[in-house]
Amino acid sequence: MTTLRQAAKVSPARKVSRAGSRGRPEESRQAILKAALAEFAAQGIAGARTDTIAESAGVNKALLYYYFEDKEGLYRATLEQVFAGLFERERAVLASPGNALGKLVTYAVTHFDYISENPSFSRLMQGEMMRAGAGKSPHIQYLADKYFRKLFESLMTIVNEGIRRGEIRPVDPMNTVVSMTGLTVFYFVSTPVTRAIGRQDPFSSEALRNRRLALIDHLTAILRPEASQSARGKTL
Amino acid sequence: MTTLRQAAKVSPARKVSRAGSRGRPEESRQAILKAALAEFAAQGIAGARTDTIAESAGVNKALLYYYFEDKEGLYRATLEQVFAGLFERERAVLASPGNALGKLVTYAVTHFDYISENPSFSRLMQGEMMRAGAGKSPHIQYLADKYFRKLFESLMTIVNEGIRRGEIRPVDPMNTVVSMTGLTVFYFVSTPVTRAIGRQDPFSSEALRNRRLALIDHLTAILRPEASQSARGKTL
DNA sequence: AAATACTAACTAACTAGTTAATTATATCCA
DNA sequence: TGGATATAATTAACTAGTTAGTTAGTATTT
Repeated sequence: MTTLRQAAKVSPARKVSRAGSRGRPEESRQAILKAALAEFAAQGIAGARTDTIAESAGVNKALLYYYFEDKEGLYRATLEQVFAGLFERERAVLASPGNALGKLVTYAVTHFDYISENPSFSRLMQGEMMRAGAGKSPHIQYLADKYFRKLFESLMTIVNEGIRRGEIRPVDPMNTVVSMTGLTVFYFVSTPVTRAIGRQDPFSSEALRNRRLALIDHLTAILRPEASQSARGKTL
Repeated sequence: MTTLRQAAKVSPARKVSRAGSRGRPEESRQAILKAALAEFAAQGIAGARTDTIAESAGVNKALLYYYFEDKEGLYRATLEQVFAGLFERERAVLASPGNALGKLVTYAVTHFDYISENPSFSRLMQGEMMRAGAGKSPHIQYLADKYFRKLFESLMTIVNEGIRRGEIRPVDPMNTVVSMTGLTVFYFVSTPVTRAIGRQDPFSSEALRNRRLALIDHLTAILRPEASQSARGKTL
């Protein structure tokens, strides 16, 4: 598990093929992960078929069990892969300087853009929510400990400081983080309805551009201090 | 529950009809539907087990197939049941008089309250989104035609008129409807993360009350005309 | 030779759906 | 009024098809 080593250990002129029967082991591994991501994102873990994953990765099914212990292990690796990608980006945003409002908007937009580029992420997350909601996710606690809590706390801190400095309206910090995330994510959750209604393709670049603008607009509306007056008390 | 027909036809001292035949058929049907709702909401249709449904309904599995054609048919009946409940309430809100902002807020709060009282709804909907996103929902088009499109169009009209009358800020109507729904729904989608972070029980009455207030606050912030002196709002 | 990478073919368990029988109730008729 | 009968409601036990996971072996490189 947690195998991300051996990125470029290979010496220049050397033949890349490591020991083995058919050449590139790392390539096979990656092919499996890629196929698993697609399948798990599409079907959820319950609906996903290991045969399908193996076939679309172009390897024998037993190889999944050779590299990843079982279906669950493969699923875990898939989650890890995708979450690590997002949280790497977000950490950078949160570490950067700037005023509270700008930082929160940048955070949200970064999140939005990541999902735009990796629609699988959204579906994988949804699947996890379903599973965890049924009390059947062995991973949610791990993810919470490793990623969510820290992000959440950072965001709360930014909101609180922003309020103190008068950079943002006196909102309920916790629910503001929830709202922000909802504004960012829900568009992608609802794409099937959007499609079924037949009004537009939610992944067209025009639609994405509009949603992105709306996200910025609506989030700003929520956060922006009222009429740029001084911080009048509005306790929640 | 409590079926509407044949409410009090039961004879005084009735035998417990353990095996073989009919107790109260409508009661069995409702028991199946209730169990199906719980199971489908918890596991999604792929993860749901007909054996489990039968067992927790206290009937033989074959009875599911007697009343509902197959697993898919039972699932459809479950969807219908829950959606009809929500859309009945929403229609009433949309038909009522009032200014645009108040109507939209009432709409959202009604939606929110419905989910609070029927958490299964949210999970069922999520499951449908997953399935439809994978191109595997035979129901999404039907639901869109019967419910979503009309609601969506009503809401868009209200937003547009509201803008024209200056009752709400000039926003992108389509994305505003999406944002509104996201603010309403996402809280429930994210409950597993909230729980895993361990900050609070998202279904405690305190948490729900706070979220409800935040929903009103944030939605109002998005819609309220800028520099609006008429600080109305705060209905409940 | 020894280790790694990989596969074909199998199995044990599960699960949606079926069948054929069984019981309770309503209804018709004597 | 009561008994036969049709019909609706219900079940135990089964089947056929999937599917996660295994095994035992083969090929390739060092």
